[in-house]
Amino acid sequence: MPPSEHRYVSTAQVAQALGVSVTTVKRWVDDGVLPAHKTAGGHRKLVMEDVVRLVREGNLPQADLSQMFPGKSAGQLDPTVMHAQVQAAVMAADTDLIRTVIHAGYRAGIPVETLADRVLGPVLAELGQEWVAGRATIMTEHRVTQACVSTLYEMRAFLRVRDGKDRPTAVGGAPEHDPYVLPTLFAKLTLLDCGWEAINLGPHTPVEAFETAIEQFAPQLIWLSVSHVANTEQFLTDYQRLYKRCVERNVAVAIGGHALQAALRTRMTYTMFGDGFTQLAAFARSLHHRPGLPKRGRPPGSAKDAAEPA
Amino acid sequence: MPPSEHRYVSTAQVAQALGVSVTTVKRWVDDGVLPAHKTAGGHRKLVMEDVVRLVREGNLPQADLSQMFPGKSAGQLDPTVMHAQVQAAVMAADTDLIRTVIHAGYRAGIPVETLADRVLGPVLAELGQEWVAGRATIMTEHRVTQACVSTLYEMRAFLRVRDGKDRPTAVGGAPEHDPYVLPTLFAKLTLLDCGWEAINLGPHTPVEAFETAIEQFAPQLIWLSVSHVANTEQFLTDYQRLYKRCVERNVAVAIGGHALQAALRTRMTYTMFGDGFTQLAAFARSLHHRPGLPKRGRPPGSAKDAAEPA
DNA sequence: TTGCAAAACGTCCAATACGACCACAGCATC
DNA sequence: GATGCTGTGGTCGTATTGGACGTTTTGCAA
Repeated sequence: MPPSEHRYVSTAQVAQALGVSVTTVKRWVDDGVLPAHKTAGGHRKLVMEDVVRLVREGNLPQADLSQMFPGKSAGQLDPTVMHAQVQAAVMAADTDLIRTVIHAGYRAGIPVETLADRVLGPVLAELGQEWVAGRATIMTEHRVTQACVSTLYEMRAFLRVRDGKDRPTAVGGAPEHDPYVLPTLFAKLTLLDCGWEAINLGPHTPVEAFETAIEQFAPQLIWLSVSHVANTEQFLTDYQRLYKRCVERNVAVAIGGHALQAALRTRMTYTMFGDGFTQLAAFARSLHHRPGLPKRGRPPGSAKDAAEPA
Repeated sequence: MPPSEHRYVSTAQVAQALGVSVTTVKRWVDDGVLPAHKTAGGHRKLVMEDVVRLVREGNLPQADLSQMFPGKSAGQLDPTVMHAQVQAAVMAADTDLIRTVIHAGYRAGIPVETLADRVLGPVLAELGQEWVAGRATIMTEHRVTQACVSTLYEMRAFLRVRDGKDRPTAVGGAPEHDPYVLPTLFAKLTLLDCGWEAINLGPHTPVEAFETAIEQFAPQLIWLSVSHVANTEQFLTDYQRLYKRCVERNVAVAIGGHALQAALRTRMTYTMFGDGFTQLAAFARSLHHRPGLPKRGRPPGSAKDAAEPA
């Protein structure tokens, strides 16, 4: 939600959302696992973003963060259901609903790449088909795209603050003459969600910019999201030049995008090609496996009875 | 600002800023946790500085301290100073610092149009010159642009909250073949800040999309941000078609952008042209003078304060 | 000046968050 | 296999919180 609304949540809410007991939440706060403020009377005030971050980073038991967001919708949190919801929102031109559904899914711990590949991607593709069939307008397409961009940038705000120690760096963008903002933004968020430092150079980025970035940031990974190729030969020439530079610097190259048809791919060399962001995420994780949080104590089904106050 | 003049805030403001209830703030004041003066009638007047200091010293919650800086006085934040700060941040390629400075300015009450015209606009223009002069890279330009876009979308999240009823509607974007995201995004934020409902169709928007939007949303205003014109004659033809439609529907047309040179403007008809977003804001306000905040009851601190410590 | 409605006040009380304590489940070590 | 350690979850008495309510203050507008 907007930063000023219902910013704080109580320990009980967090406990229910995280599937742990209130006692544990309190201890985590006192131990510094969860950051929190305290009122003058000693009540803990937790910030939603911190909780979301903890849930998404370390996999906590049965996290259902939708309970902390009493807003509308928040129905089932399955990519298929979400796809239908977003689809309906698009058809009704309800940009706010798009945002609500996507954020709900994100908070519920659905990976960014899943949101991209199974929810927003298909919806946008179908919107394009509707336009071709005359059942949707360019205006709707533009408006929905703007709503998506806005939603994703809001999610980026959530992803920002994680501690950045020894995080691998990735640089990416869309090639020159490719104006599409959304795919490369999704790539950035996917990598952020994987624990990377991701520098997005945006659409219409010439090779020189990539080269400068390689020199300056020494990334482990370059991503290139290709949604539109104006001149095939020029694109290939530019790409091979970039690839050569990446090989020299020992930088992995991940490419993707609808414009990379098989015929085009056969003429390219690359470290990895992905039909979607799920593959990108898997590849990124293979390059840099983030250590998880070890869990001890009493995870499995424990004493649940004796809690019947009637 | 005069050093003796304290800024008083009400319990409600403090409550919102601290993320606690008004009742709690009252109790804290009575218990001495928060210092406050009292009016002759018993209303508490808290000094902003004290609240901020205590919040920082202790670990009191701080939902949104900017609530206490309603922007009456810009404080030490001056657009000129901010320009220098952002300029330095750009040269250091510190995208986080850009974001911090812009947000600080926004929260200090500097209007969005001022941020656009006097801070970010000049910085980006100078960055372009630096690039021409070979002292900056395309990569930097792309990266800074992405940082600005991201920052603006974050500000949009803040601006969304003011949900007024009967807000006038505006629709806008950049014309076909114009790929620039930033100017039309600034226009949207400016209008939001003026109390409008602003629908941004984004860059590269064909005339048909504008026409559809006019039919569907019946806006009072259309904005067109023109940063790049591929084909002058085609642009003029498209524009005149759009303008004609707007006249039919009694929609005001505001145009702007660096690509609209005088020679081009003379061949166009429009309701308003602006060299910057300040003009757009003034024009928007002239079209729809926001009722503002009548505040008949009790505006915070002003006039005679019978602040006599009991 | 007077009227007025928004905003702040004081008070009460249910809801709930706190700390402290103990019992118990895994894991590691002996 | 016995033992200790760490972390979790439940309970209980106490304290804080925040919403509701009717009353009072306050500054703008008539």
